[in-house]
Amino acid sequence: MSSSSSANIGCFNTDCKETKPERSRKGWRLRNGEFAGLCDRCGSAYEEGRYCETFHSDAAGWRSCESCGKRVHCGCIVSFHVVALLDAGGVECMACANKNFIMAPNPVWPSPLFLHLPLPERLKDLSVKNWNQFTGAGPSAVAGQWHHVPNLWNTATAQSELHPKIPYEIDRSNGIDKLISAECPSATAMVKTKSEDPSERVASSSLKFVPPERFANGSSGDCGPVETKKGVTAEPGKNTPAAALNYESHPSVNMSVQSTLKDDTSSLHVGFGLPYALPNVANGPSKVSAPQSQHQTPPAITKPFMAVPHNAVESSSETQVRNGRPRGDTRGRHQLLPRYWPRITDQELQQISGDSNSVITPLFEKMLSASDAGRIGRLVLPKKCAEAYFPAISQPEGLPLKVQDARGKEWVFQFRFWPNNNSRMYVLEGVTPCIQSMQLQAGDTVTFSRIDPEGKLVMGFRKASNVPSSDQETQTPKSGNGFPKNGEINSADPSVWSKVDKSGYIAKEILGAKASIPNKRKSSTLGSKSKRLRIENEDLIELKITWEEAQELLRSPINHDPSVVTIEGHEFEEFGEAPILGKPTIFTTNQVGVKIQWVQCEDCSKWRKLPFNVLLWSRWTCSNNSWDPKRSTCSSPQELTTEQLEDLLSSKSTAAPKKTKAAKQVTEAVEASKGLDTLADLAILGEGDALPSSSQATTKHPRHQPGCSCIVCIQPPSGKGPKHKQTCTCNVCLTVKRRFRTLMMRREKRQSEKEAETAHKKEQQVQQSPKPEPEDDQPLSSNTSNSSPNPKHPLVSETVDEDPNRKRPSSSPLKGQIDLNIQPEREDEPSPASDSCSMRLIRDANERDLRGQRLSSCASDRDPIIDQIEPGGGGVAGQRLDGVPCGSGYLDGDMELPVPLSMSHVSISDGLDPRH
DNA sequence: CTACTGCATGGGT
DNA sequence: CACCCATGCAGTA
Repeated sequence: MSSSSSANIGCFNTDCKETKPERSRKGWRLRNGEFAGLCDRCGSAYEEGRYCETFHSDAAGWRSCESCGKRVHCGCIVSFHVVALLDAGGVECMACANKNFIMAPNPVWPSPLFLHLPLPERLKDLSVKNWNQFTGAGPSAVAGQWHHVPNLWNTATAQSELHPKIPYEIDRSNGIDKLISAECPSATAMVKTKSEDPSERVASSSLKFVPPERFANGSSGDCGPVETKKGVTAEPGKNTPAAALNYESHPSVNMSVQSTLKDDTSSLHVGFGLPYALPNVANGPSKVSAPQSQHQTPPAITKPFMAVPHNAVESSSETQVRNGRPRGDTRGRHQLLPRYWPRITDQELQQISGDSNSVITPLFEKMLSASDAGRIGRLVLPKKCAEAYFPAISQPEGLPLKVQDARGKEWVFQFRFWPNNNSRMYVLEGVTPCIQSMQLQAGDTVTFSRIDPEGKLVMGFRKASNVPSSDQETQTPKSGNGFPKNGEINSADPSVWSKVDKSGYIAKEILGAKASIPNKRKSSTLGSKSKRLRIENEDLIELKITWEEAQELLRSPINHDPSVVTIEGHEFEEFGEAPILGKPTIFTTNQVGVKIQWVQCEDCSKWRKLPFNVLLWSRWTCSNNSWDPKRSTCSSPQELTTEQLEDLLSSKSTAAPKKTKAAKQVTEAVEASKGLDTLADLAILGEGDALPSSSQATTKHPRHQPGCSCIVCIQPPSGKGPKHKQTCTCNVCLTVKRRFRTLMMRREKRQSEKEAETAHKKEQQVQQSPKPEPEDDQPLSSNTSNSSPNPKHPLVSETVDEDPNRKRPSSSPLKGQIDLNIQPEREDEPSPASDSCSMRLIRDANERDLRGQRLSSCASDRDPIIDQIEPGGGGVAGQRLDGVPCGSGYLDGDMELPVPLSMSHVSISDGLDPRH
C-alpha cells in the first residue's frame, strides 16, 4: 500500500534523482498486482537487471547465486521475483533457477485481499508467508529435488524468533526489504547447518536452532520433541519416555482442562511444522492470491515432517519394522488433500492468538466423521496431516499431545497410530470431552493450527453450519438462517472477538462461507470424498440460499391470502392453500397508490412494469410483456431511471426476506421446472435448516439406515438420536417418499405431458403471461398444484391419503408443475426401487420435514430427529411428527408432514429454526 | 454386559 | 492399483 501510494508520484523509485520524473516504464510487480511505474532511467536499469545494484547496492540482502555465484540482491521487492530461494538455503538467480527446474519464482504476492487487511495483519501475514518461503521453499538446485522443509520443532521456533522483528522492521515504506533482509540471514544460517544425514533428515538441521527453552532437555537437537521438564509420560508403559511430550503431569490421555498451562507455553507445547512450505506454492491449487481464499496458502508439505525422527527412540529402522514400510515413503506425496486445507482465515487465526505477537498458522482441518464425533473418542487424523504437523511417533502408543482449544482450554490427547496394512492410521484419542465441549458433531469441522511463538497447537472448530446457534458457544453473529455471516466473521470485528477469551475463538465460519469461498475451495475443502457431506455442506449452502430465495417466490395461492400467525415470536404465514412458487418480482406502489409489480427480463435484465396481480413464469423476458407492448422487446428502454432502479432494488433487498408482504400482494405465480427442480431438490436435500449433520454428515457408514446400532449410529454425544428407519411408515416418511417419487415421476412424464400441459396452459394464458416455455416453464395455475380443493389443507394436502383428490392421475396436466403438494400415485411403499441415495434423500427430507413441521407447527425444543416421530399413521391431522399431539392452531387438521416446501411459506424473522 | 482397544475390512479416491 | 480412512468388530478388561 505504501508503495502504491508513492507510485502515483513520479518515478516509483524513491531513490530516483530525477526531479520531475515521468513514469513511462513498467517496473516490478507490486503487491497489489500492479507494476511500479518508473522513469526511463530507472526503468531501463530495472530492465537490465541492475536496479538493485544501481540504487541500493549497499543495502542489506546481497547474496550470491548458489549456482553461478552471481551477486544477487535478495531482499527487496524489486528482486523478489527474480530470486529463487533454495530449500537447502541460499538463493539462485532466476536464470540458474530456471535451469535447475525452478519454474516459479518466489511465491506470489499476497492477494489483493491480503492488502486490504489492516497493516498489522498484513505484516503478520506476510511475515509468515515470507518466512515460510525462506524456511522451506525452493527446490534444491544442487540436489535436483525438493528438500525438506517443515520441521515442526525448529521452524516454529525460528519463526517465532523472527516474528517479533517484523513489526517494526517492516513498518516502513520499503518494509519488504527490511523484512526479507532480516530473515534471509536467519534462514540461510538455518539451512546451512543442515543435517549431515541427508538421506533421512534432510532438513532436521534446523533443530539446532531450537531454543533451549523450547526443548528443555536439550535433546531436541537430535530427537525433536521431547520431554519437557516434567518428563511425565502419559501412560507409563505405553509411551516411551522420549516420546512422551510430558504435558504437565497428566498421566493419562484423558482430557481435562488445564487452564494453568495457558501461560506455560515455552516447554509444554509441541511446535508444529509450517504448513506452507512449498516453494511453488503459487502453483498450488489454492493460491495465496486466490480471490476468496482469505489469502490462505494450502498447507503444502514439502516434506513430511515425519521424515525426521523426533525422538531418540525413533529410528528409521524401527519405523520400518513397525510399519513394514518406512515412513519416508510418503515423501513423494507432499501435499495434503484439499479437503484438509485449513480454511480458517487469518483473521480468525489472529483472533485466536489473542495477543498481537502470536502468529497462527493454520495446519489442517478435518470434518468430523461419525466415528470421530462418536463416543469412541477417537479422531482419525489424516495421515499426511498427522505426519506433517504432529510430532513423529514411532510407537503405536504415540504420545500425549497437548492441544488448546479456541477458548484457551487445554486438552491432552493421545496422538497415536495403528498399523494399518502397510501404513499407519493416526488417531487422536480421548477427544470426546473436547468434542463435546465444543458441541461438535459429525459434519462439523475441527481445525488445527499452531500458534507461534508459543508453538501451541490449537484446535478450533467450525460447525457444519446449520447448527442452532444456541448450540454453539461462539459469539459469532448468525444470519437469520442460522448461518453465521461470513462477513461478520471475517470482518475482523474485534469487538466480537475481543469478547472471547484471550486465546480467541475460532470462528465457526459458515460452511462455505457463503459465496466468499470459491467453489473450488469449497469442494476441495469439503473433500471430494463424501458426496453426502458435500451435499450437506456445499450444496446445502446453495440450497440454503435458494431456499431462502424460494421463500420469496412463494406466493399465496390465488384467492387465498395468507394469514399470519405468530408463534413464539416467529411469524408464520399460513395459507389456506398450498403456496405456489413464482418468479421473483418486486412490488411497489406508484404515486397514485396503485400497486404494481416489477420484473426483470432474463435476457436483457431490464425491469418491466406489470400489473401487480400478474403471475409470472419463472423465466420471464420482455417478449412476455403483453401488458406493455411498447416494452415487449429487449431493445426497448427501461422505464426506470437508475435511481429508481436502485430504490427498487434496495427496497427489494430489504423487504426480500419478508415474504409475508409479497405473499399477500401477489396472487399467484408460476413455477418453472428449473425452479421446480430446485425446489424439488430443496425439498429433498435440505431445507434451509441444515440437516442435522450428525446423521448425514457422517459419511461412509454403509449401514446406517436400517436399524443400525453400531456405535456410530448410537453415538449420542453429537448425534441427535436415532434416525428414521427406512421402513418407517410414519407420515413423514410416507409423505416424503411419495413426494420424492412424485418428483421423479413428474420429471419423467413431463415430456409426455406437454400436450396436456399446453392445453392447460392455454387456459391460463388468458390471465397470465404467455410463456410457451418448453419443458421448463410451465404455467401453474393457482390451484392446479394442489389437487386438494379443500382450502383447509393448507400446505401439504397431499398427505391426506384418503383424499381422493390426491390421486392425481399421472397424466395430470399439472404434472410439469412444481407443485410439491401434488399427491403422487399412492404407490405406497417405500419404493424399494429407490436406491440408497434416494432413500437417503428421503431420509434427509424427512428430517427436514420434521423441522419444517416443528417450525410451522409448534416450536419445540426437541430435536427433529425422525425417530422421535411417532408414526402418525396415514395422515392424522394435527399430530406432531414427534408424536406429540400438536394441537397447534397452526393449520387445520390435515396439515401434517409439511413438505419441505411448507417451510418456505414460513416467514421467519430471525432464522429458520425458531426453536432456537 | 459394557467399555475399551487394536486391528481388519472395504469403499472411495 | 495403491493408499487412505471410516467403520466394523473381536478380544480384553
